Amino acid sequence: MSKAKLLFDLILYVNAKRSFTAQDVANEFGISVRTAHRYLTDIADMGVPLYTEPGRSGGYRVLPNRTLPPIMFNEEEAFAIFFAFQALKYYQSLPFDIHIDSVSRKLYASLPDDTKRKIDGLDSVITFWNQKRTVPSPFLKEIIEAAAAHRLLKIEYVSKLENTVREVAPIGIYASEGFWYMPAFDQAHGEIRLFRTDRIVSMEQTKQAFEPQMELPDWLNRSTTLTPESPVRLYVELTREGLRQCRSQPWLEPYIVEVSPDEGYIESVIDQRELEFVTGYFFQLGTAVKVIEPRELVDGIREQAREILRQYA
Amino acid sequence: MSKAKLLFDLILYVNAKRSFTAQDVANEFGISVRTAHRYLTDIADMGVPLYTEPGRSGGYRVLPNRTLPPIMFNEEEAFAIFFAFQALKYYQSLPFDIHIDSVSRKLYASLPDDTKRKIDGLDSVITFWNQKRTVPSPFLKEIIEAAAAHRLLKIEYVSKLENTVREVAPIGIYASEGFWYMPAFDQAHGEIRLFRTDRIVSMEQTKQAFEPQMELPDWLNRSTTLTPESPVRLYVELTREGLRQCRSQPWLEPYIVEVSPDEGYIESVIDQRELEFVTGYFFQLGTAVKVIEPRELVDGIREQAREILRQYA
DNA sequence: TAAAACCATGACAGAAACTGTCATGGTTAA
DNA sequence: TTAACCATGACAGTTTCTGTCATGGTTTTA
Repeated sequence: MSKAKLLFDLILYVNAKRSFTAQDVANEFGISVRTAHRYLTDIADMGVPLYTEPGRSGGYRVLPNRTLPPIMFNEEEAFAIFFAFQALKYYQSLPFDIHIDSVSRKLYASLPDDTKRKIDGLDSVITFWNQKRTVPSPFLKEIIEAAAAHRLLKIEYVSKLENTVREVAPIGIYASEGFWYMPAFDQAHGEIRLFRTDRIVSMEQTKQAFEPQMELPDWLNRSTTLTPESPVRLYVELTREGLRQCRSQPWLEPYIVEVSPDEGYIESVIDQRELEFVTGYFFQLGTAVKVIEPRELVDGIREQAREILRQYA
Repeated sequence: MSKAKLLFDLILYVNAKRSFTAQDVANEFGISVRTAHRYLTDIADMGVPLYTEPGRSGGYRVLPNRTLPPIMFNEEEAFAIFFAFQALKYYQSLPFDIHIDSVSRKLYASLPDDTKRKIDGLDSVITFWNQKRTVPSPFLKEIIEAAAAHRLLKIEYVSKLENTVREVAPIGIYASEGFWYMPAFDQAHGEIRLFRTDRIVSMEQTKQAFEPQMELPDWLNRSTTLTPESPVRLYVELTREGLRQCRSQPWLEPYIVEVSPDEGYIESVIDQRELEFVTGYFFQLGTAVKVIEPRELVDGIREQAREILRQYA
């Protein structure tokens, strides 16, 4: 085995063990203890954060920021990483912000000059637009850790009327429209509630563990798969503009039938409970669509139109 | 200089030159030609995509997917990368999707087992919520390239009334609410327009170059600070629901005045050109708001309401 | 057609780097 | 005090690396 390959493996070994002696390494790799020492100082020079504790029950230790063996990327892959970081640029708070910087620096330093220039040009050409929020969310990392380790959190939260202290079992966090949200099981209320993380005033990790009832993806999907109670047939005629508009609604898109580029219709089944929302949606599209069924929807739209005329009479 | 360091530098050299002979390398690094050959096969084995052309005026060449020298990341940095990729998960189309996969694979392969498990748990704990769009946008990469190279594009686009063919000078692309948008200078209309890339039916790169008038960040900032040509006073009364709704609109938010939790108003100045959009917005809010000024806006809303009643008469 | 300018590869001796063995000198915990 | 660690240096034997030389390709150009 070449020396390079061996050092490479040694990095992996070191990260896996976290704590070990030179003797361990010597045995594992079939080398002498002296050489084990030599190799270990080699990888320490390469950047693996090792330190040693002398004395009996001493040995080598790895600092918590463990190092991965060197990886070779190509230019396109570097682009992909910078590009992904772009997507995070507009968030005021991120759980990994410091490390995004350090990855960028390391990558950037290794690029040839012309590629650097290309990367520099990236944000003049592509952006992920997000509401630029000014409210910071300082607890993101703690929440992630607590959710992953299933630990209860004690938080002080700005509610509608007052600040409350609650014990919650966090399910996870998600970003939407520039805000961070934490769905969590509220112990006192006995149900899952949604918290905006920027409204958390203080946070404390407790030692208590909890039994996870749900994972984040489950929670996010939950509301979209409403079980139909009283189904209603939906039939809507679409003009060209109606087609264009409805196609950008994920919940309608699958049910659109295009008759010609200028004509189409929607045929689907919705639930009674969704009627209010659907009415609002088709109302707002005005004459770009014409609802045929259900009757209630047509009535709802007419009623809304009448209300407006009444208001501005 | 150690061999490792030298190979490292050689990778950089090779990427910078793209085409060179063993003799060049020997001179550059002060080694013999024979050793240059040996080193070059070494880095080729390491994954640098070299090939050679024999014969006079032959030499070593680098394939277009250029390789960066090996980089060492630590666990936190790997997390940051995976995390950034998470943010892109809900996009149906991305310009660099293939390379995101390959970066993930390379990184993942180098992780110790326990870290792998942590990464696997990441999406059960954190998500970037985005409308999950089903409409694909196949031309993203072409647009970026054209924008960066300042090349005119010929596109067929689904407009309100018909499909049109236009020659446009793309400024860039940006993502918002799960859609991709391309602001571009429309040659025929002589102004910058905004296109949704999923509405582009076909695209052709022309050989023609253009003089860039504006970069993407400029454009994104400019649209919010439209120079008022013919300013119009806007005054809208808000109910409790109106307050709630308007507050989540970043363009309205600064102008909302809350009189009581159940009452408020908007007082602002908008531009004549924005009237159509604003009319649509307040129309859709129905009786939650009451527009007082401008007159045109009120008339527009009433007209839309009448049209609806006429349609469903 | 020959010469020039490349790459590819093997052989080999001398140089350089690496390795294991010993030895010595620390520190810490039991 | 002893055991179990790390740290480092010296040294000889081993391995690897390097440069030189030689041979055999291919392609361009004069």
